[in-house]
Amino acid sequence: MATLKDIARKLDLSITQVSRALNDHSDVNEETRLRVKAAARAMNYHPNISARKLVSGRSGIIGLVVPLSRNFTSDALFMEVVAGLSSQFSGRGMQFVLHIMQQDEPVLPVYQRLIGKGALDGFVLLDPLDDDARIGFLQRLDVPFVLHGRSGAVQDYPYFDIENEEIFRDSTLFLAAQGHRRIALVTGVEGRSYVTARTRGCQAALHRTGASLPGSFLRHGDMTEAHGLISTVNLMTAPGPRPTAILCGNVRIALGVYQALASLGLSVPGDVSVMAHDDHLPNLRASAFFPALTVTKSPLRDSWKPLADCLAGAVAGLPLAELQRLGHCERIVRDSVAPPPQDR
Amino acid sequence: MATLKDIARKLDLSITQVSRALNDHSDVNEETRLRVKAAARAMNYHPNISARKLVSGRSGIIGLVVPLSRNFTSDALFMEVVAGLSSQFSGRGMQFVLHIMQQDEPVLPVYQRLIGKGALDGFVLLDPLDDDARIGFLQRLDVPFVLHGRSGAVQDYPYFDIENEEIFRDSTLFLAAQGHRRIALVTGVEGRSYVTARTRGCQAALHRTGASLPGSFLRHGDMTEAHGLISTVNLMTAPGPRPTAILCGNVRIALGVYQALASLGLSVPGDVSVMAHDDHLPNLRASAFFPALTVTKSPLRDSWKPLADCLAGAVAGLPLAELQRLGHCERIVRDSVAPPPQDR
DNA sequence: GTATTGATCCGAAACGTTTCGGGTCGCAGA
DNA sequence: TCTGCGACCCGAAACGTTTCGGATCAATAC
Repeated sequence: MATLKDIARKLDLSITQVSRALNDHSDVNEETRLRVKAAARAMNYHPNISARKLVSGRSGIIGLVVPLSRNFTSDALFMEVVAGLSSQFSGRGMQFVLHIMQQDEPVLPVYQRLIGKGALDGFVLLDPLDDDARIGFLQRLDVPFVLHGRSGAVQDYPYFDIENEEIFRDSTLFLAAQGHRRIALVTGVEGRSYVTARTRGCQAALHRTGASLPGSFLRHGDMTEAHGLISTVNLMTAPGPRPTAILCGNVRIALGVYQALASLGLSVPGDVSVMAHDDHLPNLRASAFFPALTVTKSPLRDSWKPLADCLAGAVAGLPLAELQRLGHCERIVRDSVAPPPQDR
Repeated sequence: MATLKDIARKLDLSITQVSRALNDHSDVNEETRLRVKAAARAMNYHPNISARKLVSGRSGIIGLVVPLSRNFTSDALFMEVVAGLSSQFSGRGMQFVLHIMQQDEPVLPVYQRLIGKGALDGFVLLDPLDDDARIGFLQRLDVPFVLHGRSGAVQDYPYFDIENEEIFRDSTLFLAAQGHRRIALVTGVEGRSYVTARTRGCQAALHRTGASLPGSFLRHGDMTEAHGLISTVNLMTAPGPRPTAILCGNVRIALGVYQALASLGLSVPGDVSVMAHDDHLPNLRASAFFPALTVTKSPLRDSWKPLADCLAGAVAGLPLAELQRLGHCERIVRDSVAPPPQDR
């Protein structure tokens, strides 16, 4: 592979000047710059990132650490994530790299090792937990990262998130405005910060309308059809009052809810109203539900760009204020919500 | 992060000796070696891979380049691949890294760039085509790699493969021994080297028994249920003689074949015998078919270790003879094969 | 007593890049 | 003529590691 020295020798310049030309520094003659760049292209020169990293501390490689899960239902989603982030970073001349953890491995040592080896510039952190330990850990090590979501009381780190609490508060109020008082929430795994935020929003709204969210109406689990299906059967066959509306963590859960309701002989929205948050995954269209599903829509696919922006900014040392973004979300009212039966 | 210099200073040794101690070189006192290693652990030293790469040319990072596909049906398989390879390499103290290509991007420049930057030690090459261009390309650049499969006339490169041609020849002979003369082959995408090899094996066997594989009995496509289903309907409803046995490229295809045959009112093995090659994917068990599927079994999961072995060997400069391995395959006879109808 | 050997250690160079602190040269202004 | 300035350029050091070619010293062999 061609090196700076090769180009310098060929053009009878110093290595310094070649480096400066290629990196668009100020004090190099325009003509020289062009000559150098042409030669670099001709010799198909690529800067050696090891050498660069060694001296400047920048490799241009950012990483994503994912646990090796046996949960194959979420793979399509995973592919979506990896593809989206990868193309965003490669568009910025950075390289995006995936590190798979063994299942039982503790998380922090993995980051520790990856950082210690000094190959990476930063990390994208997915699926934050409440008070996620990775945040403080990486902050202490002074390693750039961006969180997909928010976690903990103080948010003194780069993140991209949507307003989970507000979205679920408003959805709950929307259902309440139709007359619903008994609303069930079928959502993700307990401990995930977005699950916590959404639950908080839902509870706040119910409290405001004088209702509440009983423990039996709050269903945690994987964001799968199976979880939606099982939860719905449990909700509807348990003794005591049934919910008149079900709010789902995502469209996949809603699919299971629909299936269960159909099996139970209950109609949507005649007997039960259903609403979901829609990440707009490619193979799961809320509009194709029957009846078409009312959702709060915020495409997951819109988050890769801000995530990459924030991480690139963090690596470049931009001030924190520019590295915290919130995504937009809209409500799309379709046919799956109506007033509860007794109100009609 | 602690460096060699820090350890050297603390132990009052030279950097050289610390380096040699950590890398288990011969001429360092046993006691010194232990002291150095203890200190390294205590200071949680990790060698800087950029520095190491720069001088020794070894980074310990190997890569897999995958095209960003919209084909989400194969994601579970993909996850299996990534997980398997990743854990094999991390068990060898190497790092395994994934690079996602944009969909329309030409392949070779991606490798070119990755190599030019000098971050990787080698590649795992999946899904080889007939005469795969990557092989010659990487050989010319003198970059270590291992192929999952074989490709081309001369095999002068490291590979791990199973004996595709022999397996399908034997399976075809097995079916022929039951009296089948009209055997259809529902297999993968044309141009994949394993598909070509399997077809060759099947044709050779048929030729040996005095039969042949008409073009209409050779069905190329994705290795999906849909392909199996559609191919079977076409095979069975086309004018002219029907096949009495169907040989499937994998169990997923066989699933589609079963579905189609059921819809057509044809029984297995009464009307049609079915046989498949079984990669033993976790969520697809041939023994759970009804009737239980006769297969040639060679778990895909058994290939990650030899692949990693071969690539590590190639990086270490082992002779080619030790870097070419063939996996074992066994036939498991279950209930889906019987003599053709007219023979009984 | 001297040469040889083996065990243990070390200095210095090298890998390819970036960057700091200069240097040279021509030209405008005094 | 001298000074100052801007445009353009360069040498050398540094990053952290590996490795080559010795160096030292005690024990063994002649």
